[in-house]
Amino acid sequence: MGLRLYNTLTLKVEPFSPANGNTVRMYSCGPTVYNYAHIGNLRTFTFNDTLRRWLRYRGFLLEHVMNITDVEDKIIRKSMELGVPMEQYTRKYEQFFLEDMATMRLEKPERIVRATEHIQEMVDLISTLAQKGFTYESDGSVYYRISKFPSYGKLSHHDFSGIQAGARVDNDEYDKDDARDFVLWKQRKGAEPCWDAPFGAGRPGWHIECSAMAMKYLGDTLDIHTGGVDLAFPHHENEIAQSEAATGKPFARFWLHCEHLHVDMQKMSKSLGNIYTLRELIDMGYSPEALRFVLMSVPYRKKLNFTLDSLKGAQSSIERLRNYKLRLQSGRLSDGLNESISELSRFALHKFEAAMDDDLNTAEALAAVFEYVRETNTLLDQGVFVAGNRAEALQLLARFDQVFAVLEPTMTAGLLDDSSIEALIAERTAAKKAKQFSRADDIRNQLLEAGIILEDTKDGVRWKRK
RNA sequence: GGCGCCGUAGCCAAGCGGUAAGGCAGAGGUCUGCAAAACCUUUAUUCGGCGGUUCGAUUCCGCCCGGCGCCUCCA
Repeated sequence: MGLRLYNTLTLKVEPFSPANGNTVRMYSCGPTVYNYAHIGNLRTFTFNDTLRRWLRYRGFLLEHVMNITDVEDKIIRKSMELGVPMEQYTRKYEQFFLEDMATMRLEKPERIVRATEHIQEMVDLISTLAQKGFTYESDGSVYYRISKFPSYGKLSHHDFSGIQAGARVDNDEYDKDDARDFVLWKQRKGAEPCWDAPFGAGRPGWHIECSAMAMKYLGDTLDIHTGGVDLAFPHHENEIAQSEAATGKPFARFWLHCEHLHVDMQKMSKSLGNIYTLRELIDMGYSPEALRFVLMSVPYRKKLNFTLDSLKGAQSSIERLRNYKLRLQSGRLSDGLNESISELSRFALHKFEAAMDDDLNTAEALAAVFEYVRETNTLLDQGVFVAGNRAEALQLLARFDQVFAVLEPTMTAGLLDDSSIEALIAERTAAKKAKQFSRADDIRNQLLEAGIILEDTKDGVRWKRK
């Protein structure tokens, strides 16, 4: 049936393919780098990663751009409070963000672009909008006049006809002609960072950077634009207004929005103290893969209720898959090929792929894998799973992990190397044979303390790192 | 007030017209020198409540109850 994705623009699941050739041109709203990313942010970026990986799995090439917002009100305020140059401040958090992405095994977009390095493109775009009559100036700042863009609201499906033109929003420091209008260029204020422009020194509004950078690198019409649900309005709506007014062409064909993550049924907030960062969770002893698994196990359009229990559960789930892989690799199997098991393998892969094709239904894809694992574990117990079926089972795991990327453990330093472990295991086996059980148990405990778990199986001793 | 989402076992959660996936936890079992680990089995006559449509509804429609999001910065 092919890949289908839910499009916020149409509120429907639609068949997806790129507009031109085999390359998907995709833009994702990235982080504002003023703080550590929290797990809610990471959910959205993990969603981007899932989408990327699945598109590549399906044979598409990617031209994916993600922005770094490194000039913005909060950034300016905080860096000024600290008396640190804005760039120094943002680079630090940008670096933390990139590290977190790597820890979470998130593929890097083909381009990661900074807002501050594209001021000229933004100025040009604003000039184009000005030429076409979509802007006005007020108190030295430049605004977008939404009344000139009749389809405003088509993405978030809001009806703005009730909002009166001419209304003044008094809690805004700038004067606007219409409550919906938004700022394209903010006039310079005090010591804030600013850039020269034909319409006066100042800095860009938040929305313009995405339009300018997306179109610079990906052309007038993108295949996919992604972001968190909260960005649909007004940010993405404003991107559409800016871009389409300038080019007269549709800005993005597919808009994908990732739902929010809640913690213990509540929105994350400082006052509730329930904001988690990746680093905190790692300090608490959880693995990045476990967080990745939690974030991926709930389909991206559903709210995800995060709990520490779910993280523990995810760790167990991953262990189960790793154990299965270890069993496949180390087990002694009889020769031959069991055709009915091959059939089972093909069926499982088909279910996995069909689930992912269905708007990235990761929950169902996961179920297909676990079901296969359970069935083939039984067949392994019965001895009917034979050597010829090993490759297909490992391939299913490999394909699964191409997208989920949780099977490889994150290495912790300072542990025994493989050969010393093997030596101790051999010593323990010898002790057991000689009925020196206390010696054998000592070695077992010694290894356990070093984070090595032994498994006595029919085929001998198998070990793994905890 | 406007627009939209959700309510499925102890917990997370799929399914969305044909009679309830999967994971975690719990309980049993297999294996074992004892253990651990691992694996297997098992856990919802029922899908928030009440009506309606239908041969048939968790799935569609209406109402009600409960939770949430957006409409202002926010992943």
